[in-house]
Amino acid sequence: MAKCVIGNEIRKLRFLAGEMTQQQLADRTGVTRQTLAAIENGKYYPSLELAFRIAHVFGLPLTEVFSFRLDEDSK
Amino acid sequence: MAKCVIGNEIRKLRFLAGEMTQQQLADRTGVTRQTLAAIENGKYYPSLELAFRIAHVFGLPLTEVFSFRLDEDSK
DNA sequence: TCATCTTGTCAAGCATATTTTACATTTAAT
DNA sequence: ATTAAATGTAAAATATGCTTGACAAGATGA
Repeated sequence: MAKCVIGNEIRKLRFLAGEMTQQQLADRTGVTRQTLAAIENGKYYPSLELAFRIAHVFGLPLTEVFSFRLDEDSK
Repeated sequence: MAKCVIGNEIRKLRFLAGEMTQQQLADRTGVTRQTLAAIENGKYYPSLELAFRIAHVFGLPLTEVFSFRLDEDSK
């Protein structure tokens, strides 16, 4: 199965949203600061539910916060 | 934290896609038939990655396959 | 200097997604 | 009447998401 990569614009969107801190975003999405940091830094992917919540905070559709692309170079 | 509900159009989309079976969709998304059945029937939510893969098979953006709404009636 | 805020990160544990195996029911075809 | 395909479902095991608690480092301001 082809692997895939999911990118996110969280760091950019936080700063576009008036320097919102990780802590503030964490509070508004109902997770911990550590969870958000890990997701921002690509340690793991959020659940679908959390991804929707994050997008909702920014007032954007999920697909404008998280991007999907097939990783053709791996098998 | 307000709970939320995530709905999906998988069952509808499978049949719109020429009666695609759960098995075929499972094969094309790299998961088992049981995982797909569970997601279709709302037993649990897919991972973000799997949600993207499913949408990709149907050639639709994720947000047209999965819908998010806050569940205002729970606390 | 000292205190505070923000972020990075780690380890241990809990929660949830997914797999595997298996069995049952329904529908359609032979 | 039987076979096969599609689906529902369930238990046990593994993988991953998320929490909690903690410590460190850089930036900022008193």
